[in-house]
Amino acid sequence: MSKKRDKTGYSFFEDVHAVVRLIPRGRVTSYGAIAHYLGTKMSARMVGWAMNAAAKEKDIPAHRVVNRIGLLTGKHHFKGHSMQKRLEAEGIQVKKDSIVRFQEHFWDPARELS
DNA sequence: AACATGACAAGTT
DNA sequence: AAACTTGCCATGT
Repeated sequence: MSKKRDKTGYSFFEDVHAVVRLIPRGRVTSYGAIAHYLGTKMSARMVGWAMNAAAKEKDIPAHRVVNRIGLLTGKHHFKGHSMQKRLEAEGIQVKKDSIVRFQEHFWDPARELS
């Protein structure tokens, strides 16, 4: 993918990818949290769009990113739709496509990193 | 080249 | 409280 930079420096993709890679195993975060960490609610949508690209990169645990209510909205974009299995393998319980005790597993980059 | 859409979220009505 | 509107930027058509 061509790395496009905006005038402020790097593209969202690079930033988003960087943050997602930092998500600890067994933890999850939301699009909004990432968007907020990158600045503000710039665009939670774009974060999801960036994940679409991230899903192709095996180095990026895109399965650890869900929407704000812990719903696995993006599982359709996963190869084999194995998002839930990966989460469960990390100790995250998933019930009806939503993460159980999401708030306890929640990892906020703005808080955990700084 | 222009228009529409998308793994969302927060504020407003 | 529920539904509607706005923000944001890259991609696809």
